[in-house]
Amino acid sequence: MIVIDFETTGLSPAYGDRATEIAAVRVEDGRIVDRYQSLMNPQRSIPSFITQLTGITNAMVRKAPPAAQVMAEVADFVGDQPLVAHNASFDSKFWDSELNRIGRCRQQPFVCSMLIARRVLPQAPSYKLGVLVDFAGLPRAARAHRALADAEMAAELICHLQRELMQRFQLAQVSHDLLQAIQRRPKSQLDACVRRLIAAQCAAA
DNA sequence: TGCCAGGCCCTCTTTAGGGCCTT
Repeated sequence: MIVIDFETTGLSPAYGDRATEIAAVRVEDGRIVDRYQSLMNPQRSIPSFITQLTGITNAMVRKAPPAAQVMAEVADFVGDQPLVAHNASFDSKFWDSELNRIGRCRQQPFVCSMLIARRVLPQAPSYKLGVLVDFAGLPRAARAHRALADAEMAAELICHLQRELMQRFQLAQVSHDLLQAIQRRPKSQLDACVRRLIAAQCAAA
């Protein structure tokens, strides 16, 4: 699976916001095995408070490759692998919007590491990416709010959540399909839901 | 330049409201 993270000019592509940076990390067997990262030219200005948050300036993206070129490259890097993002409702909007601009569309589903964390780590003090990484004792990336650092932290988090589920339910692996199936189930039904899904998979095998 | 969203989830709820999370 591939974990992605966007930096953008704002919160909503429907209101004209564009991506300024994307990172994608490939995860296999619980570890990061490959990375893609690039700034991109959004063809609009970045608000100052976004620059304060991310460190990405108008001068940086002015020199960056066009969004169309970057999105074509990252879409090829991702291929048909299933996707993960932290608060995926945000990244999926920009992924779909930027892909549509180059005449491509997403085929695969997203899993949201925030929704999974809410179910697997109900005792966490908050579900911000950095807080969850600290709470789980995972390595903290050097520069938060840059795409590659955040994608790597989200990748470490989803691997941790998979390990937690493997341990809790004595599983050899936790697939993207299983994560997708449980991410919107009520917390109170998590145990019963996972056991039912595992039984169904065993019966089908 | 600064504004813009929207789905999830809890509760003093369900004929609703508001905080969280992403940039």
